[in-house]
Amino acid sequence: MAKLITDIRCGDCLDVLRQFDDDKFDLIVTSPPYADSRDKTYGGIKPEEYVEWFLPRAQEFQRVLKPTGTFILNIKEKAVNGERHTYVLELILAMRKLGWLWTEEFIWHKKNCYPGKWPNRFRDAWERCLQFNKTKKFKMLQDEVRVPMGSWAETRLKSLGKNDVVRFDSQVGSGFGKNIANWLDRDLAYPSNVLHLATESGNKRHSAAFPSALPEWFIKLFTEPGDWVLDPFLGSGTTVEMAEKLQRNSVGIDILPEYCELARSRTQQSKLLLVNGKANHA
Amino acid sequence: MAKLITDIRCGDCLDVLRQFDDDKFDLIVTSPPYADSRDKTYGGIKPEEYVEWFLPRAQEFQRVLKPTGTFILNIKEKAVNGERHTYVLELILAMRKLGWLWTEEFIWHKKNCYPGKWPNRFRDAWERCLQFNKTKKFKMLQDEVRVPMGSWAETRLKSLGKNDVVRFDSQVGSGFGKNIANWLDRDLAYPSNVLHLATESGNKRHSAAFPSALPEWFIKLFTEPGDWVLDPFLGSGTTVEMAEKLQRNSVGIDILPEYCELARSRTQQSKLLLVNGKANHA
DNA sequence: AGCTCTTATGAATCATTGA
DNA sequence: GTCAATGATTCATAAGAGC
Repeated sequence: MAKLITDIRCGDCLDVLRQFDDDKFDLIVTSPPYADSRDKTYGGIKPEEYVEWFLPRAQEFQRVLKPTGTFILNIKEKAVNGERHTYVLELILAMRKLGWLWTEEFIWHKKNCYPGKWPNRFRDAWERCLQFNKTKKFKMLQDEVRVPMGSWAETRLKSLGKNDVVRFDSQVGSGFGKNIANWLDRDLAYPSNVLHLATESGNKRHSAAFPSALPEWFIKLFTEPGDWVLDPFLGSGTTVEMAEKLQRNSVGIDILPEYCELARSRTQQSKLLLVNGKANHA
Repeated sequence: MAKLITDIRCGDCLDVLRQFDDDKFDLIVTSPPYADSRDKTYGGIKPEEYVEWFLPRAQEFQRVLKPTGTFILNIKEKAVNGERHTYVLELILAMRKLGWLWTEEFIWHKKNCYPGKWPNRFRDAWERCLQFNKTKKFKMLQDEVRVPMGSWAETRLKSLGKNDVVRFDSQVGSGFGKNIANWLDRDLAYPSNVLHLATESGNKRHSAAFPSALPEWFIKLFTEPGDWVLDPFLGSGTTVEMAEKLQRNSVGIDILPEYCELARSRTQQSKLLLVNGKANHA
């Protein structure tokens, strides 16, 4: 088995990406700093300047993405002056002028959205996951993200993946164990373009931590083991952590050194080093 | 109690609306013919021409809407040539240039979306419900659409409203009765901007029938009894039927005579006429 | 174990205040 | 006037305690 690479670099992705060849990545999945939010912790781009700021980076993304690759952009416009701002709409139109195909818009339904009450607005419980491609013939592995059918499954099987056999309590109260792995094979359904995920309670200190299930889902859907994944706004490192866990090579870029260090500390590579270090001490 | 009016007119809303005064309606809620779909049953507007077709109508909507009123546009762009078409995005930008405020984008999550499988696309399980306003000070009655708290409530209490006392089977299997009405008073939560509604199995023959829960929700949220509701693309008449049921006056417009007749047959007014007719025969 | 209760806490938004 | 900082609002989860 070839050695897996998890490469974390510090800097503006616009500059850092110039060091990479064309057509390298199978998937770019990222959650960039939203306009004007995180003013102190992150760049803090004004809504009016967002498209202008993003476009040259989108152009670099296009260059380093394989023709069969996919770019997933997690973003949501903020409410400004009582209105939804239009910079995301304008961004989509501008990216198409660059040659990107706007293939799909997934909805991430945030089940645990931020609380609050206002006279003319409800709580914001969703974000966009925009899918862009260079060509119509992109790689998509739908079978990898099939989910158990039925509604109870959605709510019950969140923490799968550690064990194949999971104790499952039936709704009629009797309770029984079930071999989920066998059961999965029988009743798998393809998902839709609406994703139901809860945000993670972050003791990670990056302000924009999206839940690991989000990059995980897209990595499974658009790449195979050994493929290359890029997150140009890495933040706390969720994307590269999941890429590593799923046996994909990855590159993560962030402009803030503290996030790069945080991300590095989350990789398996760094943990292995720690273990080896301890072993050497013993 | 003043007599309730349910006024159904046949014709292009662009023409028909000229007969109405300025600032008449408290709510416009509609699901217009989507671009290029419904080609045979409906107008069949090409995606490239959609904005141009819609804008003059949007201008009339603006004229007849009260300053405190709201315009809800249920729409979803179709996939053309492997890409999502951009006419909805362009429509939003164009409407803002007309002076509309783009206040919010609600997501209608279609729990039972259209089945199907494609190599590069999942099933489309959501539509946009775009909220536009003339001014920032629009009427919004958030208390009218509060829902019971908790996850079990969402899934269990769908068919409320007919009885105050509902038999409720607990998840532990014992089963017990509960006075929902009392319980509702204590634990009502405000919803978010994601709506979870199933599409209706349409024996109604309008091809784009949205579920009655959709106009119902917006009518409750943005109008009071006696207010005026407009659906300029009425279709099978769901909007006026719900308006009537909720004691609002309404105007429905459709270009196809058969839909106008279908809609008229669904109103309480027509049913009362039938009853009276029978009574006369007896 | 499993159920119930309690607690903490988030990529938020708006009205108000002060510079 | 505009701009920045602050307070008030509020619910779906996870996690932990207690029975």
